[in-house]
Amino acid sequence: MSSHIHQQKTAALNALLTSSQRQLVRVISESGPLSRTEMANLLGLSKAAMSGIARDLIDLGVLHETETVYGQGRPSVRLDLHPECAFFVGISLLEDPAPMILCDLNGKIIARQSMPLSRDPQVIAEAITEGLPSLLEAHPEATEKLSGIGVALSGFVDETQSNCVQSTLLNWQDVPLAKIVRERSGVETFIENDAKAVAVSEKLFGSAREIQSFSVVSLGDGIGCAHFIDGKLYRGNHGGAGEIAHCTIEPGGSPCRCGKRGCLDTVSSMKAIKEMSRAEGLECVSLSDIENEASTGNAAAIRILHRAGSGLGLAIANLIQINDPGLILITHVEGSFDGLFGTVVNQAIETNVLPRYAGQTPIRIKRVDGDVWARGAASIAAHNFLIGPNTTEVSHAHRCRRHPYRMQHL
Amino acid sequence: MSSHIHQQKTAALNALLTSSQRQLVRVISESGPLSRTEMANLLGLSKAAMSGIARDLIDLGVLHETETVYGQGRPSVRLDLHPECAFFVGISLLEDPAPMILCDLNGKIIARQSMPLSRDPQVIAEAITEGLPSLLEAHPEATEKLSGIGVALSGFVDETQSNCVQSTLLNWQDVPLAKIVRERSGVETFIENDAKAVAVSEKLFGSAREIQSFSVVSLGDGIGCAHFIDGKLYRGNHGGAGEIAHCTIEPGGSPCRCGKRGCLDTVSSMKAIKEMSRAEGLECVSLSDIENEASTGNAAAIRILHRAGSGLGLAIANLIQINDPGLILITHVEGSFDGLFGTVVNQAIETNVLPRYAGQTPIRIKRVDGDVWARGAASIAAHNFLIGPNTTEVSHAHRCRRHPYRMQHL
DNA sequence: GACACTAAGTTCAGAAAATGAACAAATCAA
DNA sequence: TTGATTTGTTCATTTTCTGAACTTAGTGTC
Repeated sequence: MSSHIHQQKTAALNALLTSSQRQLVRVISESGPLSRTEMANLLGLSKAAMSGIARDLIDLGVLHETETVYGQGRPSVRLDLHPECAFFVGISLLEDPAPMILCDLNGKIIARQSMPLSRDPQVIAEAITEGLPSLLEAHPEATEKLSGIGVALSGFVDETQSNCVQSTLLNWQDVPLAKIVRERSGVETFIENDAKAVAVSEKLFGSAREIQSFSVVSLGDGIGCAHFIDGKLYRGNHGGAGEIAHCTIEPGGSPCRCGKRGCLDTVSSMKAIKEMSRAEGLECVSLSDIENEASTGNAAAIRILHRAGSGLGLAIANLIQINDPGLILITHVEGSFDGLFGTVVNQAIETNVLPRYAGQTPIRIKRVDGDVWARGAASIAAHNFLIGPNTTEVSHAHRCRRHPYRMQHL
Repeated sequence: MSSHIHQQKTAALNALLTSSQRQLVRVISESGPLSRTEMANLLGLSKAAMSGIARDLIDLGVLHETETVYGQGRPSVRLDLHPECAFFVGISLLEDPAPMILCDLNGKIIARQSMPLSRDPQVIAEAITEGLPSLLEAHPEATEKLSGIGVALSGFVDETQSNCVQSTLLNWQDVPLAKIVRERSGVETFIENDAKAVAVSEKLFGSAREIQSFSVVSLGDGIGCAHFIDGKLYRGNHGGAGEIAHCTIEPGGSPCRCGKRGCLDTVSSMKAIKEMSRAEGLECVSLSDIENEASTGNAAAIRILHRAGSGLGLAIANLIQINDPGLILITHVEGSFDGLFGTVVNQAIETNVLPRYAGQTPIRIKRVDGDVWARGAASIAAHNFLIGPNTTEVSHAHRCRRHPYRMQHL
């Protein structure tokens, strides 16, 4: 009973645990640290049953005790996932060279390197496999407990998080990347759309752990968005939930590369802002350049930032009206949100949201570094390790009902 | 084991069943009829366990066998909820007089009457209680198995489906209507926003039973909308999910009663269409009046329908982009969708959705009669009877863990 | 600081529920 | 008719959960 999970070949937690143990892992990963009593109530089990389940998971190295919460009576001890229970590799195919990171179950980055980007899935699989030894080199524990690889890319991914249905950037159509990488590297692999990966990492590793429903809007060259609803990533019926970049914001506006006109992407993405600046004869390498121009009173710069900010604000306001999320998390790589752009975005949200709700939906701005996508990718691997393949409700349980860990270990 | 549920005082199914039985009821109500083997896989149980659970639920009168599906091997028999397992009363507070219906678990309306509308919750509770005997009069079975009352209203309802947080129409603020009706009538009562109630009835009774993620847009005097996501009603963080009527569609447009400008409600609701018509000197009692004018070439009528249709189409397109639902169900009481208005709506959806997705999201139009709201209300009661109070995941289970039916009946 | 008080978490015998394996039943296909 | 195939049942055995009593670790009070 005290043997460690990773004494046997790496496999999803899923396959090693009993149904109750799995449920518990899911609840903790959705709700954050909980005391045994809270868990028992949440799962509808007796304290007695919970006691045993928690003990087994602690012995397995999956959970550990964290803070003690004092109240009336005996203090309760919160249990959380053990950060070093498993390690994951995440790769972002959004940049060249492609960042490749190693992190633990808390999302803490332990090692970092990069690999050349390619459009050939075989070459990618090769590069990942080649890169693994040096990434893992100084970390024997991580090597032993490596539990998955995640890949983030720009494009559509199917609900199994295995196949890229379509990617304009990579020029892909129905590429079973996860399978290819899995077979080449021998490590369980999952892929996901960039924005969705970021949302999962915010839920699993980040600042949204305790929030059940929220949306992440990620600003980069393009605009990505993804929703968590009732504790789960909502991918949409065709994996297209969150494609806010192609909401029509300026009906009849500029043509977009998607074939429509007036998409948010043509108005508020960094790419659009840079292009509009260039068209106005303004030097604009990053957002701060044009923010600076605007602050010195340049009318064109002000106009551009106003237009971009109102567009994004309107889109976010629509999102709030439609989904009433508990939080909007705006992540941005470039520049800052303290300037005109951020101000206009906030104003536009306020003026386009039902007055009753204005200010009711927290908007959190988060500046992120170049590791977001890779970390997001790793979080996809982590999620699959913890919860198992994306499923509706309980429907996955049958796949691995056999062999709860007791039978294998004792 | 063969005693019937309703031999004892009516209570949520919830409280009488074991955890597995409850899970099964939930899965069936979310996914429609299933064979025992399918259920076993879905719940992660053995066929052996499933066999017993199904037998018990059939004996209890909760499930019954429906079609037989022939394939290779022994045919499978689908089990579904027994329509006469329980009966519900639904009341719509959207019209005066307020419709009041009695229906079974299939949503079949068994009796129908109406009661005077009031803004005083006590008076409403009184009217409902007074109305019950005559509604139930000719239906002894329904009387015996009456399992809940549902009330639909225009406004915001909290997540317990008990309190009306705010209703402009009724001029309410924090009214615990469910409690008041429950105490007066002695019957378990739940309330819900009109659009959300319609969505639940479509999922439970209607054409969306097998669809896990969809949105309902209901066109009436106002415009309502509600989402089902992964098999569950998504109410939003403040119960405001689906408030599409106050999405800004025409930035800087006409002022809306909500305080903003250019809301969808000021452009595409029947109320707005009628007002715009009147402003143009057109007679417009119902949508067909102005559709007729348009078909004879009246420019003003065409302009109005175009504006209204584009607005609604754009809003729905935004909804599709943001949530990628598996179905958009548009319900309308008045007129038809075959005229100019419907055509423009469809066109606007097509032109504002990512071309990749155009035509991928089925749009279903459904003309509904005056019973929609009351039926929707009844479905809220039914849902609470089947699944128990609105909860996230498993978290409700602890409330009624004791006394599985075996102990009470044998 | 001794005392009750409270609530968290543990232990263990007994009860309930799920399993696996063998089997019965209902169809198709040849 | 026979075999293949898959659904659904039965039952002895195993696993899991429960209830009740108990231990533990604090708070608050005098």
